[in-house]
Amino acid sequence: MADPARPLRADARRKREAIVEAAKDVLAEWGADVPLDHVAKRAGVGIATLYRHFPTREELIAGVYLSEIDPLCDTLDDLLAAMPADRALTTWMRRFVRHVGSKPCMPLAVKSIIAPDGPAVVRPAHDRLLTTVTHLVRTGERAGVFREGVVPEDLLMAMTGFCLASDRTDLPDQGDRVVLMLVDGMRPREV
Amino acid sequence: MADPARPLRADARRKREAIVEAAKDVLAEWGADVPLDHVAKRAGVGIATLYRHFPTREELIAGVYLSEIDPLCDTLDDLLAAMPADRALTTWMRRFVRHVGSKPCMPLAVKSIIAPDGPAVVRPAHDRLLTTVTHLVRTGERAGVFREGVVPEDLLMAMTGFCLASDRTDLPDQGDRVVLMLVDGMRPREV
DNA sequence: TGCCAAGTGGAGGAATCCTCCATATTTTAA
DNA sequence: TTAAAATATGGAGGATTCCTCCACTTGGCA
Repeated sequence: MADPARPLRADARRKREAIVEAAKDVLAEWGADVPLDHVAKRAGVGIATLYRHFPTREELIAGVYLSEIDPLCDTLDDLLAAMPADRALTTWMRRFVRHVGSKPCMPLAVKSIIAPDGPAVVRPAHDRLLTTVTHLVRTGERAGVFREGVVPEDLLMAMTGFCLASDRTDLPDQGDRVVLMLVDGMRPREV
Repeated sequence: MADPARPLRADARRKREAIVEAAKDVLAEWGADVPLDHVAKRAGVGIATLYRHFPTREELIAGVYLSEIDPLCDTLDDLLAAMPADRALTTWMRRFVRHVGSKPCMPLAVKSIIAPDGPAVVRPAHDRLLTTVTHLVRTGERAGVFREGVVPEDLLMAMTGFCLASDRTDLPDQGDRVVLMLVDGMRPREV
């Protein structure tokens, strides 16, 4: 790990993936506070190896759910092709909230991912997410269905926060309603 | 602690208050993960006493910030007397978000407080908060500035979530914007 | 093939958790 | 007022978890 840009050695990459895979199971089963040697054990890896790849619990949790971001963002084009921007944003945000809220540790992971100063590993996911929301918002602005000046980060923060706070109580109805409020709150105000 | 309804013995009440006072300082200084014996030490109390009064960390943290809820809710009448319901709700929500977001562990405490199945100690604060928001929402509904059927719990969840996710980054501007979106999202839709 | 940078495992000291129970204090009632 | 009963206390200590350190192993390159 001298040069952060150098690709991992083949065995190291394999172990890293094993850790992520194991952590996915163990986090789902035990929650975010699971002892990290459970993860190491299940991955068939020494505890030091786990710590080398993921120096903090936060980075491990973020690492586990990183791969869930892209598929979510991939739906963007289809949505925009199929419906007007306001409905597209609503639909996308509802999917986001449902999906993020559906796994016990995922809101925590997404919190790291959207944080402006999160760990370096989450950077690509951070950018992807922000780009996606920004695109939806700007498209709606240009179409006149949203007022100008809405800050995409605000939406990400509000959605992620909702998932953090609700801990899967009442979902998905409550999530749907909150998303609706946020999106309706972006429409132009008839003065 | 046999009968939960029986009032505490005088010395026990004094120690409980000392614990809350100490925890307030220590949590602010060290964050939510502070070792609990630091709290006990600062309160001049044995660790067992702390555990007897607050069996879980969650209950301790909630207990510390319980007393901040009432003052916030006390402003309700003045607000409603001074301005229309939509502005009153906006103002109140902004105060809430600013205040809850201003202390490192308070969002966590409020998460317990608003949870539908939180610990028993938080019940009065829970009810007070819900009553306050409900009153603001219903007043606006009757005045026709909000559409019907807005669920007050949704607002509490969204505000608390925002505080949890944002960790005091960007506050207070971002908080103000998110509150505005939520409140505007409650207005009647001109179809 | 042999070298070395990169990667590994797990022992073990330090920190923290949380229960248990002998002791101390308050309250009650006679 | 006093003594018994009810309540509350402190901190020792076993169990758990954290996380670093370093002697050893392995993959990649010349």
